[in-house]
Amino acid sequence: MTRQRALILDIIRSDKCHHTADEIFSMARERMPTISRATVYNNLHSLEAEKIIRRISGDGSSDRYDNAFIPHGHLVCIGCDKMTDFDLPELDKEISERLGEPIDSFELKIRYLCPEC
Amino acid sequence: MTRQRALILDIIRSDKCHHTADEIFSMARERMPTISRATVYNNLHSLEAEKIIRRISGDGSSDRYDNAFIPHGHLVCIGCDKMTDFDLPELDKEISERLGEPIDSFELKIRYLCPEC
DNA sequence: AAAAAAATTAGAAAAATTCTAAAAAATTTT
DNA sequence: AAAATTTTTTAGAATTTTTCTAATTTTTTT
Repeated sequence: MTRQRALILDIIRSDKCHHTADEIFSMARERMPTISRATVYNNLHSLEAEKIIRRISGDGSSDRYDNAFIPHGHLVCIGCDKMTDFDLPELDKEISERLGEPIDSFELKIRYLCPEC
Repeated sequence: MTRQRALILDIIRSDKCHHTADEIFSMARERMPTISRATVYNNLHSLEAEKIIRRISGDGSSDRYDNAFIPHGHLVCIGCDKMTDFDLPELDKEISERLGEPIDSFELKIRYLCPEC
């Protein structure tokens, strides 16, 4: 756990919205001006591999990163593109029952029109 | 519906596995040597917007495109990376019940260890 | 058949990600 | 604690992926 790695993790954890690698790089730069882009990518990859964070694919645009505590899905509004978390207790169990195999993880993205739109 | 568009759609429909934009471009080139990369991207975007095909995000690597008939999820093996379709009848209804709003579409990717691995 | 609109082309440009080799930091061994 | 080893970081180049642009071609409408 290097200072850079801790910083990257803190950025992801201390914000409820989910940022792209490049956004995380910019935010990290503000707090540690010498941090390199490669370091951000390296750490995002290793943190993802260790399941400390998870990657949410960004329909077309860049992927985003999210704290990986509780299994949950993401709601994306087709009007304003805003992404919010959506709790899904038990869905992992349901899936693995339907599949007949244990699962490692899942990613669910739901596109809908949010109440404001 | 231009010849290029028909070709792109045929490539996506006539293969059970899901290809990236660049793979689709290469396959299209074999059958129509003058087709341009931009045309492939343009058509993938418009076909997606019209919900004729859908985009499956490719965990880190490029997104892939899939025929958009029946709502289904994707199983990705964490051992061999192979992606297979997974039928999910009624899941769209279940989600919209839990959410209390109608949904437009969903994308579910399940990571697991496939029987061969 | 002419005019207008839409789609395609080729390649440049931009954006996103990975790679590389040297330097720095952290860890282990002595 | 110093030396040696391993790991991580850095900066920037290189690569990969996607988008943009302006000219041309094709299609559709009048």
